[in-house]
Amino acid sequence: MTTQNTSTECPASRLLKQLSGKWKPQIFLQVLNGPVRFNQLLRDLEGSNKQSLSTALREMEELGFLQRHIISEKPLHVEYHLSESGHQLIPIFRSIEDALKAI
Amino acid sequence: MTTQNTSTECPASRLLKQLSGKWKPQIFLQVLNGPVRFNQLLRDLEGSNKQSLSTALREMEELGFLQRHIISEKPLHVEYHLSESGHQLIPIFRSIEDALKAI
DNA sequence: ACAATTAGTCAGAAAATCATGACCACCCAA
DNA sequence: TTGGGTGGTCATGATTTTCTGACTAATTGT
Repeated sequence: MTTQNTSTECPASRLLKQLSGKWKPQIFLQVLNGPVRFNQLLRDLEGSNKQSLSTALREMEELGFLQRHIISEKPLHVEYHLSESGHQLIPIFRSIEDALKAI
Repeated sequence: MTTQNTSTECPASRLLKQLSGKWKPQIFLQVLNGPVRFNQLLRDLEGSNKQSLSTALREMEELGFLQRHIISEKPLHVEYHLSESGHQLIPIFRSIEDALKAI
């Protein structure tokens, strides 16, 4: 997560790096279908682990793509929602999927 | 460059990973303006090094995004061109730049 | 003949990313 | 009161990615 390039900075590379962790695209995909919970994600993403998911979720939250809501109801849990900025990323994934069809 | 996820595979994550090395986006940007030569790239991308560029170029070529041409002329050199598949990636970078404006 | 430019490779080190297992605190039900 | 579910943190280790410096080899310039 380090970036320091000056002269030749590519506008896309920062965002590209922010989206490209091992679990972030899959988290993104899950949260598109509605709010996501930590342990549910841990079960759904096979091969994942607490630490990596925790880090990925925190980074995506810090970048403003996800919002973390503490739900003080029934079983007292946490929900991660796609934020407004997060919604702006949807066309990127769309265009990636379009490119895949053309390649 | 390892991918093995089964169930929850996100279609975008493979391509996202292929585009997201430290130098690949900048190489892509350069090669958009026409063919690119190795040492010129090394000079243009400040902070880069032979090894990383060599690896990135080879991977991008193996993925079919770049074509390596040996030019048997004047100073006998190599040119990297954007391939047909490579052109299919342009909308991805476009949508990333669009997202950046909106975020 | 000597230096520079072309385009790399190779071994090894450093840095970044990802995974493992132990642990924590809270809540709820049996 | 003990066991499971909630959502994590922490230290450590393994793996992947990136960088460094030495080296090669052909070609061209002085």
